[in-house]
Amino acid sequence: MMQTEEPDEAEINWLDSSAGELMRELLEEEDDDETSATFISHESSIVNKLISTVYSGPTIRDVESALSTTLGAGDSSCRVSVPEKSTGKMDSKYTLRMKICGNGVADDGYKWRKYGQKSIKNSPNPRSYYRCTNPRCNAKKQVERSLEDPETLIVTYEGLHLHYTSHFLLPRPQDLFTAACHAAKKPKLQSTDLHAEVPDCVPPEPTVHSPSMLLMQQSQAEAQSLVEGLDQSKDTTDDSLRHGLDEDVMQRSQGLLEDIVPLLVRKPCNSTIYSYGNNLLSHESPPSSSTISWSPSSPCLDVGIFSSIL
DNA sequence: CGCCTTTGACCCGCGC
DNA sequence: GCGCGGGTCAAAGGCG
Repeated sequence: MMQTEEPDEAEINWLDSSAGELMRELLEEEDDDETSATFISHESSIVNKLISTVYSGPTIRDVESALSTTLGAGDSSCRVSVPEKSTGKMDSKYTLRMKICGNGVADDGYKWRKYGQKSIKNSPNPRSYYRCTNPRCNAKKQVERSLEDPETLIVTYEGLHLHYTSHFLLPRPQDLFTAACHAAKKPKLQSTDLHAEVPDCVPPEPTVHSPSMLLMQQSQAEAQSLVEGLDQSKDTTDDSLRHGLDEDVMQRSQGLLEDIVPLLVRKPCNSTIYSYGNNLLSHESPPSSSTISWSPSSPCLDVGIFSSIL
């Protein structure tokens, strides 16, 4: 295997830098804004950025972390490749191509309901249409097999999730143990999602420690620090606005739990190897674990999402 | 009983 | 205007 080095630290540093840049940007904008006429739009901008920060939609990091958690162990052929396209439209539509594998299929951490299937012209493979089960969420996705490579799934995401992913809601370690025991007693195969396309998938063994938890904790910390930062940096901030934001954050973290299926319960796995470009980052991994490859030089997903939100 | 998938019908946009 | 193709709806049936 390839050289491994401090994956958690690298990831946290990356998150720190991105959150820090956002905070600096917010503070700089506050310094620049002086007229009350622009204050409202500025306020909206801040809120939008906060929302985008706590936004739980499938950014490439979400997908990557979710897939890293859910891909089956023992098969290294599963991977997310560079997004096929990313439009700048408001619908934030983007496409992932991923290799399916014999005993493990990727899940993105959201709970989807299939609402349609169509056979596509000039394609032997039907396209499945999924919608997020959250009634307040307009996120959709389409799943179809690649024409060139039947083992490649083309997943097209559309719209934004207005709630946390399971990555943000992963239970505490002690709860994970309980969940893992529960999952072992009552394994539930998610018939939605990619299982429909690949019915021969076998969920791997559960785990009690996942890098996704770091993402969750870090993201929650980001959101909290940003809300606090807003409190401290702008005395003129509308209390109701701030309250609404806090309430929204709280709602996301509490009220929408029913929309999320705990990732580790659904498709837990042993371990994951992250591949950022050429650097493989190992998490307690045997050499046979699954891999996810993503090149940070192709920020299509995040850029597309941010451009559509801001 | 509730939630899910399936599937045919319907709607709508686009090209001719 | 018409036909085609993609996307969505909604009824029916299955499953836990």
